[in-house]
Amino acid sequence: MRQSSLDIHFLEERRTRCKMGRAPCCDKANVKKGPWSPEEDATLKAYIEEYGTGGNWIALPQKIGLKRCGKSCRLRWLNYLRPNIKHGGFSEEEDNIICSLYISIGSRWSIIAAQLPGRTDNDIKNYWNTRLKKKLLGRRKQSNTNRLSSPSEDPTDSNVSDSNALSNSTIERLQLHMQLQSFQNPFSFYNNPSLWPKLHSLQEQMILQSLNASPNSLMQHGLLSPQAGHEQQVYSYEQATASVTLQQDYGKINNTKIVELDNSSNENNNSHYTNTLVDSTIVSTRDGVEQSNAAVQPASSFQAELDDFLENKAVGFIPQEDQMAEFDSFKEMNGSKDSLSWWISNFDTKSASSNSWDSISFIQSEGIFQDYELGYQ
DNA sequence: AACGCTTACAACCGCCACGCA
DNA sequence: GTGCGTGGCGGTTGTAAGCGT
Repeated sequence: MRQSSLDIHFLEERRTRCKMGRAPCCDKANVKKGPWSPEEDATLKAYIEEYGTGGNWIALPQKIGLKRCGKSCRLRWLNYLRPNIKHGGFSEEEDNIICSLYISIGSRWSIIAAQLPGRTDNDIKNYWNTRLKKKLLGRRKQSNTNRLSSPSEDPTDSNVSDSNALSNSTIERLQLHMQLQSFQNPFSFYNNPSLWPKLHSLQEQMILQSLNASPNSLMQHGLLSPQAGHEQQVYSYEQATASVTLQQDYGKINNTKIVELDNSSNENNNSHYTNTLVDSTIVSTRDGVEQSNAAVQPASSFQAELDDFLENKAVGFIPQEDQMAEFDSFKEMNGSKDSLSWWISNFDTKSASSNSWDSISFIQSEGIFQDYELGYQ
């Protein structure tokens, strides 16, 4: 016996609702997809400007007679129609901010977007995927080629040793930078071992030796600035070694310890990373509501990942070519010569800090809040 | 001019977190 | 405590425009 199309539709819908776990946000058969017409834009914009979203995006399209999914309306408004949106034409400064934050926090586009007034997460994501990433990958490809074109694979070969030494040096500097950054942003990429490049035990030793040798070695690595007026960049030897201890002692590390360390460093250098972090998190909450536990959430996540690291990933560090190349790419970016300080120096000019979160002197909370308030009336 | 390839970006999809009943 | 509806977000896809041959 044949089922009518109505029955089939009903069964499919029920199947969707029952088996697939949840109902769709809208009736997909009756919503328009694809590019928005100017008329639709005008309708949506006019309504929101006059009445706001009413706190319910799903119901909004029906109210105004748009055959669109509520989510689609929301995206259209946020990414395109709301006031003060900038499209394209990313400046060098914005490039650096995006790169720096991406290195620091990864693909947290909404947070990155919060640091760039007028930019949307979607815009930045697209920009990164289509341009900035390729910029890096292009260099990465080049550095891969350079390495692979090495005349011998014999590890005793001096050419190879030099090449590896350079890579090791690069990773050393990155690791050092990670250690130092960890004071100011305990939840960053640098403090999340599961995200770190896998290191050979010898490389780890080199890093630790380098840190334990003397504070001067840090200056030689360009990670401590002796310049006056750049107090935020100067770390004490105790701080550096304490950081190493923290990173070594994965099993004992906890968030309280990190915060305590940070607070002590704050007393010395006016660098209020905790506030900065909290501010950043608040800024990133688009509903404009302060979430008091927002800074705690990543901490527990961090702890969980740390545990996971201890269980599964702490053994067998193996250097991976593509990871090394990735960091070479960052190194080479901006024409920097064998130095990972390219983004540091860029932000020094603005904030006298090597920390990308701290460098959020460009967080202009007021402007950002205004911006998002417009989007979430 | 036609075709194919690449690029840029708008839009969609699906998962997750949160608030509320 | 639980389930549901919704918003938020990151990843992915679709497609138009640009470009080279």
